[in-house]
Amino acid sequence: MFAEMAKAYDPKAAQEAWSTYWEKEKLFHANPAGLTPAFSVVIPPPNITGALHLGHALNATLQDILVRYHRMKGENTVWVPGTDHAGIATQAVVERRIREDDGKSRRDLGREKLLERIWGWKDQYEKRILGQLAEMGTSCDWTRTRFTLDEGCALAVRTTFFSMFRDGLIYKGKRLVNWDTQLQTSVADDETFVETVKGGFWTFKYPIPETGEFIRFSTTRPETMLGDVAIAVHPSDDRYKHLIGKMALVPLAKRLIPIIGDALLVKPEFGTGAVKVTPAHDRNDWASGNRNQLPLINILNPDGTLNESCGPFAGLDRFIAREKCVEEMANLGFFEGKAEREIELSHSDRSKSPIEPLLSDQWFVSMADLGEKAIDAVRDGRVKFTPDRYANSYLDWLSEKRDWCISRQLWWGHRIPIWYTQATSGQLEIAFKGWENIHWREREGGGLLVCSMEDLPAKVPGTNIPLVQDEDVLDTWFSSALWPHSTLGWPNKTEDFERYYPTNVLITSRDIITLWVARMVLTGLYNTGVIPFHQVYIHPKILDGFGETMSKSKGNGIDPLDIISRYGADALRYQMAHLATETQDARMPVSNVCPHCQTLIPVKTEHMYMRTKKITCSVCKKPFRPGGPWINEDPDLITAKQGSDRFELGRNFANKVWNAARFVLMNLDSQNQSLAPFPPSTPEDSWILSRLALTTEKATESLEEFRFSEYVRLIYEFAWSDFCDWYLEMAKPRIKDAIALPRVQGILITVLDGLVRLIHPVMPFLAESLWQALNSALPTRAGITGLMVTTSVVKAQWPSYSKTWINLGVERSIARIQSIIRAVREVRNRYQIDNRTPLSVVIRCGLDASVEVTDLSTFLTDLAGAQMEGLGPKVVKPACAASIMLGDMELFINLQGLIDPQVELVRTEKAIQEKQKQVATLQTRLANADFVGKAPKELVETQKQQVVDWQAQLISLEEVRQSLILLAGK
RNA sequence: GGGCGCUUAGCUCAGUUGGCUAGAGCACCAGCUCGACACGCUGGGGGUCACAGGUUCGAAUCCUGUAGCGCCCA
Repeated sequence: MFAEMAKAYDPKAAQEAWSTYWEKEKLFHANPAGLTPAFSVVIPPPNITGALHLGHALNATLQDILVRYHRMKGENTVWVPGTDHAGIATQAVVERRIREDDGKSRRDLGREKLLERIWGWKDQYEKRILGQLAEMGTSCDWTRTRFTLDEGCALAVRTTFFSMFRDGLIYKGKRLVNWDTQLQTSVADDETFVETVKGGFWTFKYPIPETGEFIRFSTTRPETMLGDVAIAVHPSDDRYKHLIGKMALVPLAKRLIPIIGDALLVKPEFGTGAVKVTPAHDRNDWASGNRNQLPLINILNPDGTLNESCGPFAGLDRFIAREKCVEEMANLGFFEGKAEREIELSHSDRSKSPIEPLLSDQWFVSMADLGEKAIDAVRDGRVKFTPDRYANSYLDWLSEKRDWCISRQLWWGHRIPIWYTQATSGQLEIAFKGWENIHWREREGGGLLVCSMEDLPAKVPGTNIPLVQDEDVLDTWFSSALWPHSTLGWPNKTEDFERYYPTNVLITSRDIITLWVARMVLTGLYNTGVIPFHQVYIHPKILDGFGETMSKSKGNGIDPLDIISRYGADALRYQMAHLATETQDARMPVSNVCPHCQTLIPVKTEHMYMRTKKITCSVCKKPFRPGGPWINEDPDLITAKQGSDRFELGRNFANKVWNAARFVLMNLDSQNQSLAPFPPSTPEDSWILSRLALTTEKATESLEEFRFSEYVRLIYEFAWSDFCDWYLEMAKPRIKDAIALPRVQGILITVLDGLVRLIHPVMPFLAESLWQALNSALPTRAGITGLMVTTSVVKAQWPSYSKTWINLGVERSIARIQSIIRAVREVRNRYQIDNRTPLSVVIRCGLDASVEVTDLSTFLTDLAGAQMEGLGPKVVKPACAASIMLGDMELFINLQGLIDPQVELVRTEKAIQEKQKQVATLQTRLANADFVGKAPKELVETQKQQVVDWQAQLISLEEVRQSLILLAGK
């Protein structure tokens, strides 16, 4: 026998029991020696800046569904987990922490100490993130856990950098970068955000000594006048045409600069029609500078103060210098006025401070050739996107072939393996004789650049000439781009790499297409000659109820662990899969959970960004503080956790399946039945097996095509409607019948066994609970189900059933009886007729239909409490009856003495009107020669038949009406 | 400015090559403690499928335009 199952599913108990069990049994551990085809996935590594949120929960759930599904198919499956060091983000967080706690900057601390602190942070958050993943039930192979800064990744990074440098793909150049003056590093475009701020729009004039004229222009950043190298006008602008080629004076710098014509930079209708050009500090000006061969004047220090080229302004912060410049220009009589203005200003995502475009030395990867190969991989179908429209983003981005800036002025990351030296090539030849992996080339401006696989000594061996390593580190993406091959062991030819590379699918969200996907393909092809994955599945982003992205700082972010503790991991996963449709975004309205009574209070916009300090619970009337980026706990006011009632769907479903299983197991006796389910002995048995087989087929298809939402909808529908609502109810009388019982048991076991398998990828804890219950109740059920029985559902075989199980005829019959039962129930409800009051029913229908229904009339009694008194073309309609049209059937429910005929009369007349309208519509259509001529034959035929049927029904309805009139008249 | 999406019931979403009398869950209303399940059962109400044109025998579905929303890239 088996242990009694609790009345409700307890997710917490299941999670505790089975995570330990899976871990102990090493069920997620992959062995490359296995012979079956491989299925491998690498996690897009979450960054260690913070804990995981719902977006990660979605990402992880979908991967786990696929991984568990493929493992069940018997494939040699591995899912490699890990985390990303997220250079700038992590360093920024830790630096801020140090500033707040100790009032120290990173320079006060020094490189070594800061890195120590960051490693501490990494340990803490890596643990937390991996813990969150495990709590969600993800079946990662934890023995293969990686980190983008670990030794293996370091080797992959060094190898890649070295060969790219040797191949001439990596170069050093001067570029305008987004400079974060606070963190003193460049940040990538995607690490910035644009915010509209109040600013000024100052208008000045520069004198033109040669002609005595002035030229007027406006700017939002007056201090950049110190770096002006030209004034540009539109070449066809009549106001200024004659000035092109003349020189203007920059009064603050006492410098003469040319007036140039540049049709691309200048919009004549905008402002004064003249533009100052500062190529070292503005992107558009930079482009103009290149076009017109203008010099570059850098006016900024890395900390945002003005540099020595600014004369009296040197050393001033740029914002103070801005005022001083305006003042000085006013004193000189060249200031014309200031307008207040909203300015779209780029900010650093990391420090939230305004970005300065700054000229600096950076390392780049040349994209021309690498990009082309990555484009080809998608064009020729080696890498496939789902949904396919996302291939556009990928192709568009890559086709720009913008060189990839890979250096970051940070300490947290892979140090650039480049050494500078003044030694000559000949000296190096001698010093490094016999070294294989070292390569150097001349540096612009003198000396050599040396790249080496091994770290180099401080001095060129045998000489006193220094070798100085570059201070900078590589962009985080440089290491994450290698992730699909570096985690599998590359550059070493490991068993894992040979077996599992390329991976099968990368699952990620669309904002990562350019950052990760493109670069993974690019480096994968460069390093291994092979694409890193065959498929890319892009899932939606989760937004809150107002369509805003969730984040802690807004106060609308949901922690997956909160959901797990309230609804269970299975429910979380179910809901995640449920909203993974093809759409771009999925909305998830967020609520604050009252800390006193656990009521969900919907978040309103005014609650976000800490705008509301206190909410009163509408149920318990106690106050609390809404969730948000609060710095400290409030001793008087508990801060709410956040959640959403959407997760009830999954929780309820889990409980439903649990109870169905409980019912099935309650009705298994101790003797092991071995009756094969096929061929079934009753129509309802045939039907449920047909539903099972069809559902399995469709669910399998859905998973193969990444339609996660469809997969969970299918099993929901099958389990809840088909199995629970109908089959179990139909089976109950036979369960009480000792003779019929064994056959029913065979079916129940077969269906439950199949359902548990189907549910396992999305709800693994529930599935394992039921699997174990089934195993202890019925360890030898393989004889019944025909599917192998394993110790854990994790290793269970994915189901598939014989085509012969699919029986569309019986599905049609059951659908008929279902509609009859529903109709009777509706009439009962409408007239409030007690369930105990028996009803009698007469059905007028064709012979075909009557054959389909005739054996099923017992269900009418069992499930609707009605007797089938007559069935067929020539039945006698009762005098006082409710009549219901069900497709090609007419149902008469005898209501003699149960209802007021007047009420039913009114309803019948309404039904007649409706039916007349429908008949009219069809008749019009059939009268249309085009329709009859052009529409498919079968369609025309069925509609013709429909009209005939409906007209017959109208006659019946009229009869019903007449008899009701008689009755009502009494 | 260029590109990609979205707009279907009060809310969140399905609706796969046009055939729909447009579905689900939640919420709402009415009735059920009948031996799996109140995290439940039974039934009900609720939609001009954003708007305007077009193609078609037939449009939620295809085309064009308009409005609103969102994302990506400049």
